[in-house]
Amino acid sequence: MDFFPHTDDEDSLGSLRCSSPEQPQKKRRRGRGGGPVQVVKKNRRVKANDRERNRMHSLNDALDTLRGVLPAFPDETKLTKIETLRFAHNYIWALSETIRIADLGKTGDISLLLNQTRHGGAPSPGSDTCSWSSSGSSSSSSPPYCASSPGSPAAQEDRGFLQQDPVFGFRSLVPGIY
DNA sequence: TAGGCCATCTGGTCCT
DNA sequence: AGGACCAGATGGCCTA
Repeated sequence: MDFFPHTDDEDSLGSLRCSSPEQPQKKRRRGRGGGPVQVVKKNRRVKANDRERNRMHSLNDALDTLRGVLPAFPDETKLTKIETLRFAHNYIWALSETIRIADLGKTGDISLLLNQTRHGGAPSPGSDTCSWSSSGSSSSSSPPYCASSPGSPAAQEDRGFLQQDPVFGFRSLVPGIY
């Protein structure tokens, strides 16, 4: 259940894990440090590192918040960053579709969407079409997320749910519906 | 052991 | 000038 097993002690852990201030900074360190200019530069760098660390922490917090509002699967381990973003995209798309269909005066039955999509209606998120972002059209014609993102080809394979459902790209939105 | 994921450091660029 | 943002590099941890 611990989504961020490392989050709390990330700072101390991180500085221990990677290059601590005392530790020589890998291969990039150069120059003949020691002069006052070097000290000022180093102080500036240290401050910048601290800000960057905080920035990434806030980014992770936001990601964690996002994980919190997504449907949770107790049997699943923590979603990775990329999975969280893709999942959220699919989730939003699915909710939009549900609203759209409800607005069309249909029953709003989610199975309608299921049938429509599975029989050539809306594009399937599980397909390898990646036009959702470039189409600029309504959400109904935009596939949720291309499952075969070139950026992270392996990210979906290890998480079956991203491809398990041809409509939502993840497990059922409402448990028990199908 | 290889590969994936992650946190951190770092230098460059853009913005205020 | 200083902060925010970004992307590359690096190394640790974990799992198949």
